[in-house]
Amino acid sequence: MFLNINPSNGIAIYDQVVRQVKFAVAQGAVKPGNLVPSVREMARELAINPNTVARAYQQLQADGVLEQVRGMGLEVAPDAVKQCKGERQKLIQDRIRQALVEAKQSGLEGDELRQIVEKQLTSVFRNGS
Amino acid sequence: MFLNINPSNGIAIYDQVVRQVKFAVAQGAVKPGNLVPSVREMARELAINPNTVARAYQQLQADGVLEQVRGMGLEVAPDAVKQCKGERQKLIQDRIRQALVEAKQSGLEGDELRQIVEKQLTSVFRNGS
Amino acid sequence: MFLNINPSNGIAIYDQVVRQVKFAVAQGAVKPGNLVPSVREMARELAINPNTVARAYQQLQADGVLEQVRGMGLEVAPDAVKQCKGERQKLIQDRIRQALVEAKQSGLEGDELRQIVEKQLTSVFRNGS
Amino acid sequence: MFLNINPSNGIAIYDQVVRQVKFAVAQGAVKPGNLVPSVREMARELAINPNTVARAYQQLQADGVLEQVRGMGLEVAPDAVKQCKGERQKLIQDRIRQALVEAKQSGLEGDELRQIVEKQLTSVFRNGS
DNA sequence: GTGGTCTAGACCACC
DNA sequence: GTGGTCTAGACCACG
Repeated sequence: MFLNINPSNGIAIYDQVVRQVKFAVAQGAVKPGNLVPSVREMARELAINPNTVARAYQQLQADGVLEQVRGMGLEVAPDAVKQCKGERQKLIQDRIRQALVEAKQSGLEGDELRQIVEKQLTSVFRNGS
Repeated sequence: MFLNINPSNGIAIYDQVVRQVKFAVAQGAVKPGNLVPSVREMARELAINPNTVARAYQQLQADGVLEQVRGMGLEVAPDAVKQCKGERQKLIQDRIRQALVEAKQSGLEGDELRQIVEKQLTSVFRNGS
Repeated sequence: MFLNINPSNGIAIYDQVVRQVKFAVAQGAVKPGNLVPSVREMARELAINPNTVARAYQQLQADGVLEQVRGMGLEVAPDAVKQCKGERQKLIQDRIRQALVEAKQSGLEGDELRQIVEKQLTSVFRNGS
Repeated sequence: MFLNINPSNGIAIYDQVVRQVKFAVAQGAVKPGNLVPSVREMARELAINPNTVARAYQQLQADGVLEQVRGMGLEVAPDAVKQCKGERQKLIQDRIRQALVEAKQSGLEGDELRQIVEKQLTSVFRNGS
């Protein structure tokens, strides 16, 4: 499992791990029943402190994405995929809505806004990121 | 100048002040040449720490929105309106673009995304906020 | 706020803090809007590591029992009382039910069990703990 | 001897083995003088680590439930039935008492508690588990 | 002063 | 080997 960690982008490292694992699950890159790398191994891979990984994994357990298999490690929970996809979907909708609401408060009319969005949309899906 | 401060919404208070002052300038609620309330008065109005207001005013000076008038206090800079409007515009574009990029990374196609955006757009401009 | 911490009773210290704070809220010992002692102060009081208190407070925030007031500390959330009471109630019912189910599986009949429970009940409410 | 092992329910696997063997003895499913399956066979049956079975058997020997028969393996001890029944009885009483004590500490009065218990009792003995 | 985060190193129970 | 917990000490942003 390859995660890209950026220790200085303002997002807490443990949170980057949480998000990227959820993302990997939503994409099907790791499937229910798969074991995730051990705390120590993941820490080695990412060159961060094992405690930081442990914190991320605890969060993921609390969120129902990972489950402990005694003595074996942590595996992806059976219904994690649906949950992660739904969570992701909801996050995205909220982000978009929030951006639009702010734009409206800023005095833009629906049609101006629609044009801006359309411009960004084509730009994003032409250039890649 | 009336600002709404929420100490528990995750956004730094000084930043809320900065944003709302810029917003007021962009809307024309305060005009170039107007004096803003003194640090102490604003702090009293908002029931926050004067240090916090001072920090916000420093930020606003650094951003060229406020200028010091010796012996008088701080006034809105002559070209602040254009700047604040442009900044706001840019912020909004960035927010929208960022949301769309994340959505794309999450595996959505352009047309699905266009539908979601359109839904949110009509919803936002029907319901108000 | 007085908590009794036992570092060697098998329950994690941070969890003891979480439970006892929830208990205090449920009892009305601390009310919505009250600030809880700062991480550092609580750590001093209980003679434990500030990180351990911080972990407990984070859990309590995630559970919606505490809310951050920027620069002031953490306060009890408005609807925390109802929530803590409900949670406590549910925990107790589950504990009792689980004990009874095990007893049944162990071959006891309803009436034998009823007698045992009644005996324990009177004993508990006579002796104190 | 069929045991149900759940590696992800928070109870140590070796402890699940210990409890279920004792339960089987208390129920008369296995009788004094019967040989229990060898460590290796039991481990194969339950798909767990032989070390884990060994640890459970050691515990059961220490508790006087199993005895070693040279060259034959481990058999159920002559007085294991009485002991297991008594132990089970004591465990159940403790569980019930503990649940009641916690409920009392939580502020419930004897009569409220009596009602809750009665409700759970009838529910448990109507529904099965 | 407040909480949030990270690192380092240690001990534990369990497999 | 696995994860869970605690301690100690450091740095950061914020008020």
